Amino acid sequence: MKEIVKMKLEFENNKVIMRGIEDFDPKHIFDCGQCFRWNENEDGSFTGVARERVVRVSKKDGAVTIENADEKDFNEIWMDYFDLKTDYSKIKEVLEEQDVYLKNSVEFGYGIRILKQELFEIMISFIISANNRIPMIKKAIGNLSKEYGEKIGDFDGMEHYSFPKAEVLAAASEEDIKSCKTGFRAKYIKRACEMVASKELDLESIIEMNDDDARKELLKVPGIGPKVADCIMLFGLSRPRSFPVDVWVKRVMEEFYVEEGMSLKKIGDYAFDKFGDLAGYAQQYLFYYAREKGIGK
DNA sequence: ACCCAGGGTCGTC
DNA sequence: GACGACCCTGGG
Repeated sequence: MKEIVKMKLEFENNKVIMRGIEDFDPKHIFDCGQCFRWNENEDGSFTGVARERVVRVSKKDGAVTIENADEKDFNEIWMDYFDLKTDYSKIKEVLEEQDVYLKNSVEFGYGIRILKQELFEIMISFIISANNRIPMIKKAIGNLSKEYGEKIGDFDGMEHYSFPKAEVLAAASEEDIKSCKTGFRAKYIKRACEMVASKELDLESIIEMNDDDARKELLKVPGIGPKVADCIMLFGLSRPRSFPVDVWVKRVMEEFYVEEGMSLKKIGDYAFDKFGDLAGYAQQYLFYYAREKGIGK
């Protein structure tokens, strides 16, 4: 599935323009539940922070524009972050052949790409996601970043902050972390940060592990259960075989594929059998479809 | 005003 | 395995 996508690139005025890129739609990418630091502007563009940078991404007449990015940043950061070396047309082609449900989901979220996000940030973000709502999750992550991250700069009329380092967050008190609106998860966050800072949990080595070992290691962290671990695998470790089963995926799977009441683990196993190496991509298309359409509510 | 659910996990039984 | 609790907040 690895293949440089065909597109025309233009660099001008601290701006990158990608022409002829079909499998890229900002709304699909940023609303499919994989990230929490991108916000939609009134004109439909998205502003977000990633890898110590703040940029605005928009699409018009088939051309995607990344503002506040030069050629160097594009090559060193955004090419990888937006997973531009993966051919999503091929992935979608295979998935669409599965059945009519996946065909509809892929057609609906045709511009989805799975971002390559920073492992530690994803880990903390999805600990916060447990029994929480997406707007609240975004708020909490924004609070933590403003309080404990570093100022990146002013853009779009506001200040932007990077996601905090583990050592900095580990040094904060549970109460202070809680006051960032993280609720009962504050103690998990603090403990997770301590584990990362002390290398009791060695993220560098987890990156090198196979899927089973990496997942097992993540599950040692308080606040990380099966679902959160799978999200970290998919979004923070680029393991496309992971299939996180959350409330939305459960609903859409029950609607299309399995009997009601099946355990989350069995739903995950079913999906892996059915979608195999593309399970993670299938999860994203199904999640986006289910949530936008309100399936099963 | 009250109730409920939200990208689940944990502790207990 | 099955249940209930859990910070907090927006929406019914």
